[in-house]
Amino acid sequence: MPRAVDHEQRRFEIVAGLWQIVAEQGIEGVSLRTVAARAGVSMGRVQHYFGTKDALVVAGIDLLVKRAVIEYEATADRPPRDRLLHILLQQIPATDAGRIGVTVWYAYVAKAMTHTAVRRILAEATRVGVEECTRHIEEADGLEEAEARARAIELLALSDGLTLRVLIGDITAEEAEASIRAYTSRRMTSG
Amino acid sequence: MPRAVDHEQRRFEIVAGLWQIVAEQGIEGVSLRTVAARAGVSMGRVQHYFGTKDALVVAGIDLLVKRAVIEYEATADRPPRDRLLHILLQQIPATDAGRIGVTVWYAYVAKAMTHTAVRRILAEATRVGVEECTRHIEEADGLEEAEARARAIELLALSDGLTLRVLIGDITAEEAEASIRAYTSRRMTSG
DNA sequence: CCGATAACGATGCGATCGCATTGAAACCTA
DNA sequence: TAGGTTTCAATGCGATCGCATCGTTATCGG
Repeated sequence: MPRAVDHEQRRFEIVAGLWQIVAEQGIEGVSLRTVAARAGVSMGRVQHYFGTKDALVVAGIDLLVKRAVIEYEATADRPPRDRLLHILLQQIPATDAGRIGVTVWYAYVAKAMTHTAVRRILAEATRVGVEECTRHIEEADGLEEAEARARAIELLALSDGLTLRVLIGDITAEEAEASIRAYTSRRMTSG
Repeated sequence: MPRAVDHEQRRFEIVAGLWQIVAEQGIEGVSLRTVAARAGVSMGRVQHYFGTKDALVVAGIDLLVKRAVIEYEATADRPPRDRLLHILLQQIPATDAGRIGVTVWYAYVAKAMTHTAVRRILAEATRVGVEECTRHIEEADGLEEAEARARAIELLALSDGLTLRVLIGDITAEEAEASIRAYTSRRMTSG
């Protein structure tokens, strides 16, 4: 057996370059050459580890989702309300790194409209998100599943919409966070 | 003066082709040639009316916004609550045409992250949206401006988030609409 | 120490890109 | 009807694209 390198590490270096390109120029800016240059490796290397441009792009969203899941799983021993807030606030870009991450995320959301593999990954990720939020709401607020699920979807949609507005520069991250916190600590009565 | 053609009509035909390409393949699929082919005109014509690809792309979002504004202005004689619901429900893709429109819209939202001119147009459009919603909420619910504005941003964010979920296929247009209608007819108490 | 093989770097190819250029109809004015 | 001008279609060009291919180097089991 020849030349043993850390396969996963190599792939991560390249995907990190991909994320930077996507954050700066959108997915349109992605080419085997631009990503290779940004990652500081040869184009041959990128081809070696991903084969095609499409596989590289898909790997980009796949790894992004996996990282978010790992971060979430690190909150396993926290109370339900904390975990709920983690999911809702996680994507709001408070730091520069966070902004890059969520910018990449929304680039892929747009990509999902026309790309089946990307859509599947995102659909699965949001499905899990709804599932987890529903569980936490059931536990924290004592709601039934159907009601909890409706509220979970509402909360996640609100979080998405506010995040979008932060990205466009319409509101600040602090305002978005305050809005979500206010919303989660409200009770509703039909009126 | 030679050859008098309807300038606006010609531009619209081309932009309509652009929208179709964007809906089907994303902004990545846009080229002077693909848009010309889809619009059924020569590439020279596209160049004649828009000059550069970038100008064409910007014209695409500009016209999309202008059309939405015209539709909204047609509701000028309706009560505040109706006009508020028009803004909130307008983008939820109920018909095929609506789905194309909102797909194009979100393609441009992603584009806005890395394109200044597009971002300016979208930022102005959302600013007007918040403004109008705030006015209607003030009138309909008798809230003060600050409170009405916070609620307007919340509602618009919810609408955006739900729309995104409809596009990804997570929920149906009917569920999204029901969620928004339920939300707007609720009163809140801090809990 | 030696072949087998993973891990590339380099290069070539055909396709496509945005854009500039060119020239010809078509039409209005004078 | 002559001429000026708009409206375009056609074409050419240099750059970039994804991808295939080829050759080299480094490593490790035997």
